[in-house]
Amino acid sequence: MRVRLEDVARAAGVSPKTVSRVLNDEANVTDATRERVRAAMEAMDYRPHPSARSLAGNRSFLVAMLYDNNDNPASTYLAEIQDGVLEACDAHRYSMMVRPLRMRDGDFIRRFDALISDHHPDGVVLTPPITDHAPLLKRLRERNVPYASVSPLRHGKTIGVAMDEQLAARAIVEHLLELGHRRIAHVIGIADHGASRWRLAGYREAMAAAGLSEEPALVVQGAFTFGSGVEAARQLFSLAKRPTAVFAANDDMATGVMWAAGEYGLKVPHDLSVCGFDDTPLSRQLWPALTTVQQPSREMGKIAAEQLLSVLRGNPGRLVQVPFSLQIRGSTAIAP
Amino acid sequence: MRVRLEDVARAAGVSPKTVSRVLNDEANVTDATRERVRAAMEAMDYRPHPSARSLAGNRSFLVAMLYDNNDNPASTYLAEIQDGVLEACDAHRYSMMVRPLRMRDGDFIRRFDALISDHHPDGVVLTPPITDHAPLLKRLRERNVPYASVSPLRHGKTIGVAMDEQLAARAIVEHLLELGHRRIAHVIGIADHGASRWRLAGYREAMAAAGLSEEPALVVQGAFTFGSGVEAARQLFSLAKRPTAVFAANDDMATGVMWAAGEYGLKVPHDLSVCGFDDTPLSRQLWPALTTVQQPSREMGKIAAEQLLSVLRGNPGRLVQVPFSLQIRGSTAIAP
DNA sequence: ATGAAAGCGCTAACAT
DNA sequence: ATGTTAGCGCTTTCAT
Repeated sequence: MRVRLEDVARAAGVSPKTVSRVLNDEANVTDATRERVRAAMEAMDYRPHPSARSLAGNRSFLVAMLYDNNDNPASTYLAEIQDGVLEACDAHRYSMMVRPLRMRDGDFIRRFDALISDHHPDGVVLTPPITDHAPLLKRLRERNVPYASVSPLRHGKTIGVAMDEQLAARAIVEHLLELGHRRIAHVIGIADHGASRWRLAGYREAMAAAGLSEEPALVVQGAFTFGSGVEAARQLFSLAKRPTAVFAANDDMATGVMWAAGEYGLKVPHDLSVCGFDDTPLSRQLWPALTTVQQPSREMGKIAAEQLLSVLRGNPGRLVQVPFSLQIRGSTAIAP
Repeated sequence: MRVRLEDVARAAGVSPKTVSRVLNDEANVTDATRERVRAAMEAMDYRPHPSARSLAGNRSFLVAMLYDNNDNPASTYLAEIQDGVLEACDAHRYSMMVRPLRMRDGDFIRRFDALISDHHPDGVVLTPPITDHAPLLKRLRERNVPYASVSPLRHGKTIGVAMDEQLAARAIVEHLLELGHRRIAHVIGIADHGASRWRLAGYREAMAAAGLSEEPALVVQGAFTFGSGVEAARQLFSLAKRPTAVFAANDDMATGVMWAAGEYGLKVPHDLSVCGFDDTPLSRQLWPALTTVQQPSREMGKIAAEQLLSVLRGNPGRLVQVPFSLQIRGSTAIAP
């Protein structure tokens, strides 16, 4: 049958409480005893019963990852974040549950409350755009649920992980400028997402620094999808004075731009340079491959979870900055 | 503080056991009592403590969804399955955990064992291609863990959900035949996946039924990715006698084929008809939109989970067949 | 540094 | 049809 803590205690010749101390890395156990208990656990392949631990200790060893399955960024991005969070949770013997929530639904907060009441997660990982939902953040604080965010908009006391997206956007636009482009267009993502704001700001910053005044017709609204990239590009290509380069706020839209370029007989990169953001698998599979910004999504998920787990252990947590890296590939070239 | 079962019992004027009976939909409670208890639960916003239930009842109310994050189909497909499974679990007040496992790793089975020992899920949902991993299926049976599969290869006594992919593939090829195409190529998915086999078989069946003998050069290997679709298409377009239509085993590869068509100056659908399989969001965003087979992934995830939950309740489970539907769109037209 | 006793919130087994 | 009792496997006091 199941090996219990009591069995380990008997085998190691100590009391159950001592085994419990070892299990939870608590103080007041001599190294010798600790070692003996560890050996017994190992030998018997002891697995603590999560429900028993949770019931007695009043903690669930459970982390919930919240995402928006309605208004969300590309599913591949979320899948990578999820994998990273899972990796960190596994390493610390926490389990993870995923919760799709629709921010736009009226019962958003109620459904969140139900999640907490029903499952008692010890903490929560927030992914964009949920990271910036003010009522939710308020509720989390009210209910005293620790949380960590991936790419939150407000970098106050929030813990989690972030990348300097504005700087990255600026860098990629500077790359286009160095190639001699002057008429550089930008396709914006969903309006109120932090990602959209930062990338637009970086674009503006680079253009201004180069002494170029913003041309409103070159900045068009998209929605992070391939289709919206196609639409946006059609608008741009219908202009009397076309852009020679397009910086789309993510790879899916950039792919749409490249697609539309084909429709208009524009050769990428000869007639038009295109770049994106995210470095999705797709970006490498395109021909020409897409110049983009690498965002280490999986790593970011892992870091966010680690910061949360640190807080759960009573240690401090912080907002970790991760570096970006430009992936210069075939879709960008000297301006025509 | 927390409302406990005992509190509800007191409020309703019954014993704890009776409340427990109501909570678990057990017999031997009069309708009147049941109603009174229900009302008390509602009034007090009672939430049973999952760990206490699990510890005392020796069941976890937990379902684990296994997927391969290495060799997997498109992440959007998995995300949809996941959403469906989650929906069903929620409805039955089960929680769900996700487990990425790498089938190709040596410790695959060991990691599965750890999952069971550490978390005690009441059941497991298998997604392709894990559905067909013989050693895993064996282990599941040995450990007596109920499971349901999404699109399993062997339809023995397996419960879960399936779609007649071979028939669907045949139907879509017949659609091409009706348009007058004779030189129809097929791009195969990852070799040992059930999906690849069925779709290839359907292609062959349709071609044979039309009296066309198979031309080996028209059947090329892909790997379910956009890039592999591009590669495969380049092979096909380099042929002395090009195909006039291509049926790719999924939408990502079909998109790659359309992309490659652009490189070769082939206009879709005028010069070349292209169709895929899955009806991913992408397929509708392309221009022309992709003719494809709609596979109700979210629904399939939900059904698989429901069958599993049915078994967990002690009821029979079965392999539910879901219908496919052809989505005829702009990428297919009369043969040139 | 270690242990004994009590109990977390629920359900199983056995009454009645 | 309903109630009583005794745990489930662990952690929390509080001793020593």
